[in-house]
Amino acid sequence: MALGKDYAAQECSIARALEVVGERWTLLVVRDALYGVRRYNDFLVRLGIPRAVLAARLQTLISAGVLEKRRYQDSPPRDEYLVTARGRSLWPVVRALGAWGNDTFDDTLPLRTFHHAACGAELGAHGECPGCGAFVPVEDVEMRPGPGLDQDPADPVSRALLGPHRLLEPVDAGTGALPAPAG
Amino acid sequence: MALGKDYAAQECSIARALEVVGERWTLLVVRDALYGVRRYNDFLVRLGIPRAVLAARLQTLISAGVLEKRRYQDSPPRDEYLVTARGRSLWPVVRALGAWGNDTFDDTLPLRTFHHAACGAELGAHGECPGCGAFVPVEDVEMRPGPGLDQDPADPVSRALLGPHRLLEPVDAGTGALPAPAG
DNA sequence: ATCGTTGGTTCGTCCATTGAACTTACGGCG
DNA sequence: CGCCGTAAGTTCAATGGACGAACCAACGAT
Repeated sequence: MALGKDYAAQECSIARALEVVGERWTLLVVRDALYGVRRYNDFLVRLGIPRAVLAARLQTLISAGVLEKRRYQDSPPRDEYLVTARGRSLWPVVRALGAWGNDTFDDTLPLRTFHHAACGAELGAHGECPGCGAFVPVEDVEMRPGPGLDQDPADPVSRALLGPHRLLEPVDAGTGALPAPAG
Repeated sequence: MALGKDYAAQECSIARALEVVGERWTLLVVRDALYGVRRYNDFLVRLGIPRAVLAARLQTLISAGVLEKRRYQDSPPRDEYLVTARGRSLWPVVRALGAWGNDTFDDTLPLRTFHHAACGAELGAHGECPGCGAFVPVEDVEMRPGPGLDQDPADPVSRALLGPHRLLEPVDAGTGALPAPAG
């Protein structure tokens, strides 16, 4: 991002964090990565982001150690982007931001809810499990569609995210169909 | 911010939150507001932000209900910017981002620490008080300088923030001197 | 040989940020 | 009274980044 020219934003860990994740689109890329999106094209269609910008953001996130590029197929060569431990530790940020957005624009129904996968309880206001009281790490979170969510999104990736989904588990956008196709 | 052209970033509370606080500088303005900065010029010198951008961001934050403009003097007319309840509820976001930045760039000493004002205990990894276990709201947080902090910053606002400081309490930048001047 | 898919790069246009200069409203000083 | 200083902006030229369309490359399928 570079505030001022390069790093004029004094000594502050918030400013340094924003140098990495404060650019346009970056936190949405991280959000989708935490949701389980892993492929270039899947990010592309779900975000509607310009290709050049996506490539630049992925590169920045890799340099920052938030994502990791891994070859999952040799012929043709295909890579996927995985969330590192450092990226997973951005979950509190993403979750807090989403919670604030949900509280702030409360004119609409909740779009998604997050639950402790172990017990199914919906997470509290600060990301903790109401049962055990402890903060739930991203790998133990299950995302469920809320009443306000569009039931028929245009892109296959969003369609694959319509059902309940364990975070970080890869999203299967291969089938454009619903999990249990009726037709 | 307007992703895409206006609001192409589908239905997602994170995207909507970023429409408000995702623009360059905005979260740093919110951070300083939570720290107790209230005046246009104080934001200006502490952030090193262009005047036009600061004016635009303050306006955006007021429109979003995060800040509130209040006249504190009539002659000459002077206004200050106060954090609303909605702005205070951004504390989890700001705190989580700072915590991530601190963990990520751990090559340096911590710059500031946050404590539960009631008991003095340093906040846990998720903003909770280790004693009572509950999340500490921003009005009950005390900020203390850490070992990595520059002891002689250039601008008077940062100087006023050198000592322990209850969040949201107004920063007195009127005196450029230290709390207990030796000279 | 051609088409489609995936994962990019390049390029022209346009908008936002930047930093400097200018403006307004007032208080204080001599 | 004229001049200076401060707080809070607005205006403006130059620049940099985002946008979107087009192009490129490697490969599988037909």
